Amino acid sequence: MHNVSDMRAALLRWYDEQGRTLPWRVRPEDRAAGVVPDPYAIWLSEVMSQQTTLAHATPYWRAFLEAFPSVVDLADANRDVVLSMWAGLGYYARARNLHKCAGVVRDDHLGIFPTDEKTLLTLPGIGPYTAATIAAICADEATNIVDGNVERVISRTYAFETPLPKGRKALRDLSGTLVRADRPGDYGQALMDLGATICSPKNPTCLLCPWREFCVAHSQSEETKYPVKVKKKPTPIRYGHAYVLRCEDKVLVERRPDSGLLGGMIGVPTTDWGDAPTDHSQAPLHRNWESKGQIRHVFTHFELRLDVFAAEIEASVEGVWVDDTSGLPTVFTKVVEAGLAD
DNA sequence: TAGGCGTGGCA
DNA sequence: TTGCCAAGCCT
Repeated sequence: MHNVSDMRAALLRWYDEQGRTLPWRVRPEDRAAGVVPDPYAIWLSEVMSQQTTLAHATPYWRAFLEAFPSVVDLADANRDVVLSMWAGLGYYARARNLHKCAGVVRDDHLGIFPTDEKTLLTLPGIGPYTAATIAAICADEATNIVDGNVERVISRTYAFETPLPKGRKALRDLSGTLVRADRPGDYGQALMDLGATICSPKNPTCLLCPWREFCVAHSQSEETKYPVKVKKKPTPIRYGHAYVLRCEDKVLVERRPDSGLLGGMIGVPTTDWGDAPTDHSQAPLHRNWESKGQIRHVFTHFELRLDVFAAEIEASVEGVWVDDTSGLPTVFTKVVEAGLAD
């Protein structure tokens, strides 16, 4: 049932016929003509795409390439500028690692972005998926590319029963049995594209799938049973106050600690976030606070409810005042909007 | 190794 | 509304 050669041939044929293209992608025909992808641009696209929809990441990718045409430009840039440009993309450790990685490439690799999997794995923010993908796309290394899309495709094709995340390693090894030296970059992208388009999480369009005849889950009409996952626990709710201090057109902000949630980013003052509503005992100043309602924001592992309070204060109050809040993480953007609303 | 770590779209 | 999910990595 699972003839590897037939499966690869069917997938690559489908990929070539699709002509599906992404902004950073070198098309198969250009690639055959000798066009070499820029590993720096590919790396940027891959890091930004981690746990992020392509539609959301693409404008950021263009902006970064425009502002920092080379990895050395990025390494030389002020870190706060990089973090600010990342605002809204989420998972801010990626931005810190991005800047750190650029520095390592500049200082330890002569400013030339590596393209072999082993070296890539040593760089900050580059894990198994990203290393495998850059090496396959940029250097035709026959790596085993496994992302969420590939997990879904392979688990369905083989009716893989072990629940994730426990079964992740075995599933990854299973996927590796399909890897060959022939067109590894195109093969990996084809497999991801299949998961992103045909073999979607909810309503896969199996009728159009090049692997229809190979797929055990499809033969059992149980496509959406896979990948089997363990149930998640419900996310807790945390409460706190957020304070919007205004002076003319400026707002008082503070820098958050470099590690942990929203690490290194700029935000407005808040109380600690606890499991019950709080009071003004941790307010940054004693003022007659004007209530501005509550904002809710859902993080990966908890929901945050912040009661927003605002006050007009004197500019002599010590701190950082900004009139441009575009570099703030989304949760603080919501707070400032609530705080400035009528 | 299991949990921390954002945000937006979609059913 | 609610929950799931997206081209994962780090500790």
